[in-house]
Amino acid sequence: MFSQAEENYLKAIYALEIDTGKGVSTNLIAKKVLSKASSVTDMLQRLAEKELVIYKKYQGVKLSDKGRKIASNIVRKHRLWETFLVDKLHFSWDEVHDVAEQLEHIKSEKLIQQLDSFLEFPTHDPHGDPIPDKDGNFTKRKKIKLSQLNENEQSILLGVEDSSDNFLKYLNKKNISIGNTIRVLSKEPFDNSMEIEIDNTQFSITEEVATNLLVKA
Amino acid sequence: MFSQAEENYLKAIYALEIDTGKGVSTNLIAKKVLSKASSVTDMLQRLAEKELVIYKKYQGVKLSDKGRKIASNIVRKHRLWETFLVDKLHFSWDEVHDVAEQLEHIKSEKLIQQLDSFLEFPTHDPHGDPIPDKDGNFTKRKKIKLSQLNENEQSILLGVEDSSDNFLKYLNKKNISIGNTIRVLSKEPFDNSMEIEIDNTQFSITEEVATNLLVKA
DNA sequence: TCTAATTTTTAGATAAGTCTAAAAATATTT
DNA sequence: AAATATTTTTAGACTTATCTAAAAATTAGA
Ligand SMILES: [Mn+2]
Ligand SMILES: [Mn+2]
Ligand SMILES: [Mn+2]
Ligand SMILES: [Mn+2]
Repeated sequence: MFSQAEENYLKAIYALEIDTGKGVSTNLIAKKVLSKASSVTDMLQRLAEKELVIYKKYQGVKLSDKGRKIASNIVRKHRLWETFLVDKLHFSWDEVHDVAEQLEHIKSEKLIQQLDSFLEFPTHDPHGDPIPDKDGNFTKRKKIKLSQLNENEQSILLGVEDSSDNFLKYLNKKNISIGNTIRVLSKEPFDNSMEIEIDNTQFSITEEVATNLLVKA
Repeated sequence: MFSQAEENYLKAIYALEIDTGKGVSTNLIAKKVLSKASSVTDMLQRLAEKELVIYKKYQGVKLSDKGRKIASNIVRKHRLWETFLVDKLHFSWDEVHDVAEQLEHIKSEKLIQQLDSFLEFPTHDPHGDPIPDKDGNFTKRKKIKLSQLNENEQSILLGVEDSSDNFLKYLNKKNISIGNTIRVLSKEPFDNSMEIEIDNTQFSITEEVATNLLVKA
């Protein structure tokens, strides 16, 4: 149907639309897909030709309904595969992304349906990100930064702001994972670090870490 | 590492070497990968450049050790994925090949190791074909055609000679699958059809079918 | 063994996807 | 409102993988 390159561009535009809330620029896409602006222009013209995006020279680009559907389906597959890797093959959450980048391009309706069912219809992936359904719909959970909690408040870890390898590895090491209940024992006004408790173990985290952990609002 | 096209050519040469027992010709490869002889020549030259095959103009081609290792690894992945699809995702054995053709190109050592372990180290795929280990080794089971059995003999179904869609669908419909014990009740000298029994049900099959079913020798 | 048929290779095109360098358009600053 | 900076597009080149048509080599047959 569509090439991996086309799918990757659509996915990039999809993600950028979601987090900027508007049409996206050539340069932003280039950064996202790790290519050059000229390559992006090239691809945008081909995607426009196929009516997957709405593109006007120099004016940035938006997904068409058709393009958005394809993009959300790739995201769906990516997140289902990440869930499979963690839940069934015992990968840790910092190991799954690159493999899912490959698996998301496998084309088989039945495969993805059966995988969904095998995983018991998960709604969120190992990083706490929502898994879209076939029509691209998903529910956004209300989340706040852990740093916004006051002393003695607690909540459940739903996701991370930063899902870089380094951060995920840090969380791994500290045994922090999605679903954990985190209680704020105390906050240090000097540097905004906080003492927290997870599973009856207590330790302190920097403000940097606390702002990158998202808990149930 | 290597492109999907390269991997597919290596796999084709690997399969042809196994079933012809010698170096393989341009035309045979072209037929196998559904391309034209000129495209094959082109690719062979590139594979030779990379030392994956031994190629002498007009003299056919053989895999190098390096090439054979890559090829057997693709076959390993193909068959593990087919096993996964049947055992875990409830695909039937006539539905798995095309999806496995895609999945076999996913690159991740850990993925294939974990998959192997998740499937409990299967030695044969859903079609009865052996799954090579990391080094390309596998054991060949001795098999004979069902048509060679005499009246009142029985054996276990280990594989099929023909794994075309049509044949697999036929077997599916008749509820014949790998591992079944098949007893020959009678043979009809007129057309070599035979009456057989599987799981306490009896029915007759044509000679054509009987020669395409491989049972334990 | 020479000729004819077949197979294989080369030559030249095409398409996708990428790049660098230069030109064109848009945005920002005096 | 010009001048300058930035962004985007175009032009031209390169790589991989494919094709058709023609040339070259091998094989088979008379
Ligand atoms: Mn991911
Ligand atoms: Mn994720
Ligand atoms: Mn197969
Ligand atoms: Mn198989």
